[in-house]
Amino acid sequence: MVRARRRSVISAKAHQIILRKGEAPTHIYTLHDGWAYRAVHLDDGRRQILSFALPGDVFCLETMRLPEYRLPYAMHALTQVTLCAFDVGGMRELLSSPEAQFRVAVECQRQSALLERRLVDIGRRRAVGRLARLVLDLESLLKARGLASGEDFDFPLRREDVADALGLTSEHVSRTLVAMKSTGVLDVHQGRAYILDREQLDHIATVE
Amino acid sequence: MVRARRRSVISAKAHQIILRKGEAPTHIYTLHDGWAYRAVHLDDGRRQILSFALPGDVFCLETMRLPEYRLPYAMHALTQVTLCAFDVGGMRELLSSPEAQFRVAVECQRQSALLERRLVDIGRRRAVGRLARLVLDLESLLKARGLASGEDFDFPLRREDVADALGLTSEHVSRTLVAMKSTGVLDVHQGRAYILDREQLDHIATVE
DNA sequence: CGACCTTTTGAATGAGATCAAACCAAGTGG
DNA sequence: CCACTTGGTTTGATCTCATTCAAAAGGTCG
Repeated sequence: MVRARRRSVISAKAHQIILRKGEAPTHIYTLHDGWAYRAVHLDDGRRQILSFALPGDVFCLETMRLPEYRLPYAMHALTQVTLCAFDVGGMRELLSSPEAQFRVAVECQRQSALLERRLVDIGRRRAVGRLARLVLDLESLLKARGLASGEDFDFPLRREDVADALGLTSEHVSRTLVAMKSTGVLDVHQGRAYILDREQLDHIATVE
Repeated sequence: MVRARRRSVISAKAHQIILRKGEAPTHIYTLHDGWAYRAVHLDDGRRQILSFALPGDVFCLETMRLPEYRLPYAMHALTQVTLCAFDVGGMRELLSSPEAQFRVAVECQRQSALLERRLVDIGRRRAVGRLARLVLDLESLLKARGLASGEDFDFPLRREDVADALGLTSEHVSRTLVAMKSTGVLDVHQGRAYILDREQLDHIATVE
């Protein structure tokens, strides 16, 4: 039983840092509540968000295999979050079965695939297409966890967070979002996303 | 012994396709000789190169775990290549030991880390910085395999391949490379890269 | 209400894209 | 041996999407 291994519950406020880059994580974490993200910060203040984490996501699994592992990115809270920290020993035992190993490996591949799609987006697509994809990707993640249904869902990212995930500026994200709203495709306001025309949004996400 | 499991040797000419997107790979491959790359093609002819493969690299490991797996990218030969195809059953046996599992997992993480660095580059750095990083990344891969030493090494990518790996156009890559040569940092010509000023190149790669 | 964020809007600028032509080196074949 | 392809690189002129800098306009919360 997972619960038996739980060591401690940590909580953090929105925009607070959870783990710093370069740190050697001491535990393995699961996000219990709220949203978080992994990001790399450049010397000049720019940053790139690598991925978002939703309730149920596990991170710092690397700790289990690589004792000297140091995070090459920082982990931030996007909203108020609570997370559970498990000690490595217990977790290793828990994940020793072939089935668990299998699930970990598959999850790793899923993550890579998502990352690769984002790479294609940023490398080869313009702002609208990137936005459409981000919204649809997040929606399908939420739906897979039963955290969304219908045509609207929680979207706690600020314009700046979106920008840093997509390799854009917050101003340009704002402008593009205004345009998408005015064409009746997508509306994002007050922490929520509303898909106004799914067919068109899908189309933009694949060809634009 | 690995050799005992080998099933067949395949070879392909430069720029030929090795595996198509959407295919269900039947084997697991190791690149024996030459360079290859993974790429995604968009409807309008643009493409994004996801990663390069060098002699010794293994691919389609996913086949082992996911029987219904279909490639979300295409595999191309960059130079003349030869590769070895192993059947899934034998490979599964070969990689069943905990140590082998461990190595596979670590390799998967290494790949993801490389991908994430590229994401930061394309999302947040300008052309010179991306180029510097690509060259240094490839150099260190080559050195790790004993395929390079000193300040110059094989670099079989055309301007267009570099562009598609870095989210640029071949013209812009050409211009940037000319500029780097004229400032005495880096020279790439006739299938070889020459690091003229490593200190400056490192600097460009980290801050630019 | 005022202080503080975040979002929107505007105008000017810029990095890189696009389109097109010239250039170059290595074949090929007459 | 020279004309002619062919595939790739370089160069130039122009255009555009996105950035930058700056200021106004909303929201939110003490």
